[in-house]
Order: sequence, then structure tokens, then C-alpha cells
Amino acid sequence: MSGTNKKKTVASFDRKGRGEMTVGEVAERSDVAVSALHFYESKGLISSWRTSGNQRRYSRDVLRRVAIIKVAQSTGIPLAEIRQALATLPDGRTPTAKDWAKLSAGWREDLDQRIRQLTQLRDRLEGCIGCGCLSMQSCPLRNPGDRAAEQGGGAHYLESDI
Amino acid sequence: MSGTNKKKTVASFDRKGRGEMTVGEVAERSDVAVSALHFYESKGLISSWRTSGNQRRYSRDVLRRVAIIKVAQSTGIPLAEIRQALATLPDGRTPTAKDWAKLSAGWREDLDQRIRQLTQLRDRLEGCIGCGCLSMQSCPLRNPGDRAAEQGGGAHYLESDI
DNA sequence: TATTGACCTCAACTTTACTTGAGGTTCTAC
DNA sequence: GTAGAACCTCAAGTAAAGTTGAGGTCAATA
Repeated sequence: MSGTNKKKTVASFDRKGRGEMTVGEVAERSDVAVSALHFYESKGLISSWRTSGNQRRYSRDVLRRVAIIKVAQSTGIPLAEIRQALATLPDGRTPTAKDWAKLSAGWREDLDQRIRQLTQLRDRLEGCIGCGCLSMQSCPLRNPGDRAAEQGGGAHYLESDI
Repeated sequence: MSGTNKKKTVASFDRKGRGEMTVGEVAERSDVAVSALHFYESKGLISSWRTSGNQRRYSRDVLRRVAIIKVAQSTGIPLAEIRQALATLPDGRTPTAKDWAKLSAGWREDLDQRIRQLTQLRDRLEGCIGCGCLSMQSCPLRNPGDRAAEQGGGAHYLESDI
């Protein structure tokens, strides 16, 4: 309260001029709830500093981070993994295109994998769901077999079921 | 398993002869925990009848149902939806191939959709994640735009962000 | 200066899909 | 006829990803 601001809205003007954003601004611009931003911060996905009044301030970088978080999430990647990926980004400086590219490479693998999986599933769904083989050991739908199953626990049926 | 022993126990022999299964048998054969089967039943995805001693008995049909549940789940369909789909199956009789086909048709749509979505995402990931456009209104990654967005809440950015 | 909206923390609640455990009953085998 | 495996119910716990609310502070403005 003891500030000596001469002009109107000098403070917020300066803040914006420096590219600092409040949590509300980030929320609005990234279309994410304030509570979610708090949550991401608590999980170490984004970071902020505090004003003397204990309010969060974010640099513009956070917008990209949040955008990445949302994109990654929409591909089905859990926050914990996103956090790990984001952790590979440089700490002090703003990430370069190269930094981001490295990050996205791993996810692309992941996406490719999932796309292959879903495609296979789709192609087999029609054939298997109605054919009667689904409950049998031979059904390709329940034995993704061609790749080392990463979902753990392969098929282990030794007798036919139905 | 051990060989087919003739006269182990009359009761269980008869039961098996009639194709009735205990929850433990279903669990083992479908590779799903007993607790999960209880859970599915509580949610109306599968059903059973009880013995005089209050134990559950299942018909073989349940194996296929459980298989379907697992397949559908692996595509990302929530149990509630799976329940609805399964509810369209005939109540009294064992479902025919046609019944199953009808059921899978809807899911195929869903899968197609999701595959298209993921593919688009993958194709754009590389380009956008590192290019700087990601935090801007123009980024195709954050504006799936070409289809009516079903995730709700379209983009509403009127200024560039970064 | 006073108000009001934005912000703060922390705890509790929500949903989905189950699992775990306690306490008790039933089946099956020897 | 009894041990022990398998089953039963119901309550509580777990994990992810947040949301909601209470109680209190900060900041922009009339």
C-alpha cells in the first residue's frame, strides 16, 4: 500500500510491458481454469514467481507450456509423463525450436504406436466381434501378439472358451 | 490344466456340464480380477444368478461380454458407454453375430474418429510444437478447426500470445 | 477511502475404474 | 466332519486430474 504510483494503472501497464501475466490472464489466454493452473504448478508442470503480495506472475513462456500440456493430454499422455518431458526443457532460458523438437519426438513415437494400435483394433473389430472367436484363444483382437504387448499380461489361454 | 478327470465331484461336474461358471472361473478365463467382475455386475455390464448358497453363477456368454468390455475399454470407451452398448443386446437369448455387429458398428465410427484425430495431431505435432505458432491463435494444433469440435469450447483468441 | 473483483491457501469433494480388507458363509476335498 | 479354498457383502482406499468452497488478503478504481 505504500507505493508511489503517479499515474493511473502504471503498475499493470508496467507488468504487461514486461510480459508478466497474472494467473487470471494466463487462464483466459490458455483457456484453462485458474484452479488447473494452480494444480499444474503443484505438480511441477509450470512455474511462476510471486509478487511482494504473494500473487503469482508468469512469463509468456507459460502459454506455450500450457498449450503443450493440453496437446499432449489430448493424445492421452498422462500429466506425470508430460511433466517429465517438460522437465527436459532448459531451466533458465526460453526453449529453442530444437528443444521443443526433441520433446515432441518422443511423443510422436508414442502417437504412432497408439495410432497403429487403434487402427489394428478397428480393422479387427468388425471381423472379430461378431464371429465368435472373440472369446477364444485364437482371436486376434485379444491377442495383439504381433508386438511385444506393453499393456502387460499377455494371453495365457490354453483351452477354448466358448 | 490337468487331464479330464472323470468323477472328481459330481456337483461341479454337473455344473460345468451345464456350462455354468463360478466367478473364479470367469475371472481366470477372462483374465479379469474377481473384484472387477463384481464391479462390472454392480454397474450392470454383466449379470449372473445365484445358487442356493448365494454364490454367483455365470453362463458362458459372460466370457464374450467381458472380452468385449476389455476391447472397448482399450479403445478408450468408458464403462458407462459400454454398458449402454451392451444393453442393446437381446436380454433372453445368446446374441447373434448380427447383434454383435450392430454393437461394433457404433464403436467403429468412434474409433475412426479417434484415429483421424490422432493422425492429424501427429502430423501437426512436429511442425507446430517447435515453430512458435503453438501459442498463437493461428496454430492448427490448437485449432482442430476442420471438424466441429466435439471437445467443446472452441478457440477464442483475438490477439497473438507470444 | 471504501468497495469490489482477483488472488491466496488448504481441505474436501468429484469421477472413473477398480482394489483391498474385515468379517462372515459356503463348498469341496480328505 | 473338518480344514481350507473360494465365495459373500460392505466400507474404505487408490490414482488421476481436477473442481469447489471457506476464510482471508491484495489491488484497481469510484
